Amino acid sequence: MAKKLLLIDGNSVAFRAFFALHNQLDRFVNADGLHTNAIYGFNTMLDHMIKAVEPTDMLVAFDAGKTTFRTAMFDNYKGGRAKTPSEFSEQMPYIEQLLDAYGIQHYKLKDYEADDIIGTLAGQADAAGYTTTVVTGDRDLTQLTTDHTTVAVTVKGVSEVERYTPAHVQEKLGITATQIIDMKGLTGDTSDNYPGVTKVGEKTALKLLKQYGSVEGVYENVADMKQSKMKEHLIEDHDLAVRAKVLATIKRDAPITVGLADLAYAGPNIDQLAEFYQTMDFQSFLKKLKVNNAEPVAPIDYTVLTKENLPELAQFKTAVEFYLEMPTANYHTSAFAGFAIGHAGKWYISRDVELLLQPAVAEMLASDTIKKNVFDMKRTIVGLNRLGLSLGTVDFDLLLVSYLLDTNDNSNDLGNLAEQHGYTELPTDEEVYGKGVKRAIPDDDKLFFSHLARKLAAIAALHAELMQKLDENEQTPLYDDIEKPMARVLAQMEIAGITVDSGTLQAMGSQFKERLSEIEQKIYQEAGQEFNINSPKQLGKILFEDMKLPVIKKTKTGYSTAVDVLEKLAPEAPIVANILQYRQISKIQSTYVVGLLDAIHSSDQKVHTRYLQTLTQTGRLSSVDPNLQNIPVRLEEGRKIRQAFVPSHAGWQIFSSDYSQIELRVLAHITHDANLQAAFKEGDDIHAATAMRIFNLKSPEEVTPNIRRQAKAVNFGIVYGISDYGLSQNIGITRKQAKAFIDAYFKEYPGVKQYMTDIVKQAHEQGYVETISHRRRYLPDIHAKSFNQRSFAERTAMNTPIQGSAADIIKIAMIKMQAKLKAAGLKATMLLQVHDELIFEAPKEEISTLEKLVPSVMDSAVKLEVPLKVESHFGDTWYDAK
DNA sequence: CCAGTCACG
DNA sequence: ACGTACGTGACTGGC
Repeated sequence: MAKKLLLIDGNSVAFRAFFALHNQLDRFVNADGLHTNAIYGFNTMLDHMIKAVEPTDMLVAFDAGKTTFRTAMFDNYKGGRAKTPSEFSEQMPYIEQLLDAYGIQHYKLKDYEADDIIGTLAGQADAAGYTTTVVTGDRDLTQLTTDHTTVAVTVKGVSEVERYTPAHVQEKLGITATQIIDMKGLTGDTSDNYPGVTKVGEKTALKLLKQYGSVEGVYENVADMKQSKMKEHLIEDHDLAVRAKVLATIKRDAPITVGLADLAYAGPNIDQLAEFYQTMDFQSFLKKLKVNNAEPVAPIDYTVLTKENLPELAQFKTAVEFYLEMPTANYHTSAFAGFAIGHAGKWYISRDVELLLQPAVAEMLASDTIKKNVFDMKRTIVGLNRLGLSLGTVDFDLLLVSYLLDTNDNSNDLGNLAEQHGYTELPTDEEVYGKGVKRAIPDDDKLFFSHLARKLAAIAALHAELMQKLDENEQTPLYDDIEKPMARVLAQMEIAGITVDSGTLQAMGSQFKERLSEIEQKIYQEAGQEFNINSPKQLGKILFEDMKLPVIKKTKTGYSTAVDVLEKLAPEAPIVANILQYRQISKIQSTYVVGLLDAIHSSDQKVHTRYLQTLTQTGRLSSVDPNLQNIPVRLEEGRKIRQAFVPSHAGWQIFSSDYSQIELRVLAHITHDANLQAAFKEGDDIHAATAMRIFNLKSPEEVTPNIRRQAKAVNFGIVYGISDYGLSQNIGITRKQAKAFIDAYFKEYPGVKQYMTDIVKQAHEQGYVETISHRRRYLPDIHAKSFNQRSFAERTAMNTPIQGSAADIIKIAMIKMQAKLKAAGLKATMLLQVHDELIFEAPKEEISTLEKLVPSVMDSAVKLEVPLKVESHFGDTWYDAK
């Protein structure tokens, strides 16, 4: 049998695992007080790689200690590194225990690093005809890539890896694997603390290597290079480059005392592993171990509900768990598969949803004194509504609470979510119902009913614990006063739906169809051949190979044909303008004409979107099936789609109100910046005000449209967590100019600058950031070693409180709005939310009332240090409400 | 099922 | 030196 070898860089992967689960450091502690996050993450990676590779042989290599032959030759090698956290070091011996239980060889060698052990064994394995996979968190090991050795570098967390093959290295860097060593030779390595040639970074190094092949090649030719700073640096730093290359080179001949023959992997010792998991308190791994050994979760008792035993439900007086099973995601149309009601370990189950209509059940559901504990109350409300039923007071919604505790736990599967909270007695829907085309509700009553009973049991088991966590996080008001009422408001909006006139869409569709075929013909003519314009691959070939247009940008897979690229090319060839036109219309046609027509319910001529309340990382909503939050508006062509959105009654109109500059107002509020606040209090045009400040203009007349546009981009940039490069790309200026703009901005708005510094610091110390309503977002990457990942987390830290607080504000406004409409006895109905905008339909007579009421509710939703401003519009269609 | 593209705030 | 704007969803082509 073909030999498949899996080599793992133990220290590096463990370290990755440690930081991947760093924000949950407190959760991963066993009964002995030992931190276990790195052990847990390491195990996850191990399972994942064993499954992916199916190795016949395995070894995990560890570093032996601080001193190696590399420190002997350069005593500052890996110097200046932050001290290894003790929470991490204490876990290492247990990772070795884990490997023993798994029956996996592990090895360390004095004076050598794990890399060298791996390099040596991988070399031997290549020679012996093995297929080898190396797993590491360290990109340096990609130099080991060969035709038979793949290097898998962990990218995010521990179970996602990027696989380096010779082709991938070539594609990504444009050099061979062994040239990676030369690259390090030229650039040095800051994380290992050795320098290369001054001012030579990856870009320069790649250029040099493509021309001269290696460090030696570079120096053979250095004399002939034309005079430049780089040449001087190269000559100056020759010794450094030579040393860096040696330091970067992984040994292929380390004096190891294990050989390929010692590495056979035969699978874990189940008993030993179970005992280890027990000590570590790894419930989910224990469960998996049992599942893999065909031992199912513990059987569960339940009662099949019938008309006869219905009276027994009366024993539940104060609270019930309730679950309504709808097998497909879209609960507006899904079938009903069954339901479950219960309390304190007594579970009543039925497939027959008609039973819910029995007064005993219907009243219990509608009751406000018998509190309901559920998973996804919005889904439940909409489902019950289709049966003519209502859902009274909800106490605990496992989905909502999990989302508030950690926005990353946004799985829509109860089993999955329960497991994330350490509850392992509930399989996932996928495990019970299957996936893809095979997904189906089981015919077997026992299987299906047990699953529903277990769902209730999971809700019950997690109730108290999660509510307490919510409280500890000071998030109870966020849950009680915002998210729970929000779910009801959203349910009502989804149920109401918005009427879409299919005639209007169809008429637009046939027009677009004609125009598309005209443009298509022109494009074929200009290209001299027919091809699929919608295929970026084919289009790229036509433009950049056949027509030889200049390549502006590349993607991972080929030439980029994105708008910004095509716009630059437009002057070069008339075909480009036609392609842009084609793209624009074909987008409108496929997504908004055809897509929207497909989404209209034939029963009422309406579209009923679903708002996902537990998805975004910031607290915003998202909208699916169809997405009504991205209906075109910027270009007139697409904006016309809005003419198809009409009121559901004759004599009604569409009314819309939106917050003006809500994110910048939130910024002014949370930064307390006096200058920014003054601008809003004066009612200034904020972009013009920013322009006057950062460009040092004396009078408003000096603010030209172009200057205002640039200032607007700066304002946006600030909200997004600014970088000079991002700003320069956005408005087409040099990075230097962009930096000058940003510096000027921070000088004029010192409060904003202070906030940006403070919030990043806070994210570092706490591991998360918060909105004005204590909505929380964890940012594990804030500790990442990679500049890229860390920078991203820092920008997120700056942006999330702003975007998230704006989301909080409009949610509060929506809840108040709904109540006001009801209290005032208005027929007006709230239909849509588009992040900073609310859309209603209302009888014409109510419009003048709404013009006062809606803005007053919205601008008083919360009290900020600056006023909130709201603008309203109305008309016969959504298009006309402008 | 992923990548590219493009629609929105 | 690093390589970027923040948050989403739908459609298409191509593996």
